[in-house]
Amino acid sequence: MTKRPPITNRVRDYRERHGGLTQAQLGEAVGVTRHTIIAIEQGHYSPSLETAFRIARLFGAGVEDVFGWEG
Amino acid sequence: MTKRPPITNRVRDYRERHGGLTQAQLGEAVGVTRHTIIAIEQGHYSPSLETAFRIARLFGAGVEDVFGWEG
DNA sequence: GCGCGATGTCGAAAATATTTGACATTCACG
DNA sequence: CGTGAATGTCAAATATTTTCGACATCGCGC
Repeated sequence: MTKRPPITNRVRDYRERHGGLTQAQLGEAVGVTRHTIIAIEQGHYSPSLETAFRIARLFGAGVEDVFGWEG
Repeated sequence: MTKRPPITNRVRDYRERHGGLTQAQLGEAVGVTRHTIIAIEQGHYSPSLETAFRIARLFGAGVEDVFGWEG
């Protein structure tokens, strides 16, 4: 996982569709810092499954609604 | 994520339902070692989203079919 | 223009996931 | 009984994720 992982994400979309939730607010709501949210949105690395679940559930969505696989 | 993460998994079930795939074979098929498979099956830590996707897709399943959330 | 909130970037530290190798256990089979 | 395959465990090294702090930029209202 040195390079960009084959994972897509729509957390920015979900964020905006959720009352314009801020990166910092989303981070705090799921227990990570805003840096982590930024890195995930930009695909710098693949988050842990736990972080992915927390983000998806906060939006009332499934993991595969928020994150996609380009395999 | 120091302790057991709130994540459940059915990889042992899927392994057995897939022709008795071995931990070592599953690991090799998805690009991790058998130790990683053991740790995941026993819930010692939460895998990366990338590893979770690889395992699920190998079984032709979705991430949330193989991994569950106890939140 | 000035200030402010949101976003982004950089580098380095801390925490966690993954690898490796050596060894123990269990169980089926000869 | 002995051998081998599958599973587990342990400790240590490496890789990756996450945190932290400082600073830059952008857009917007005053």
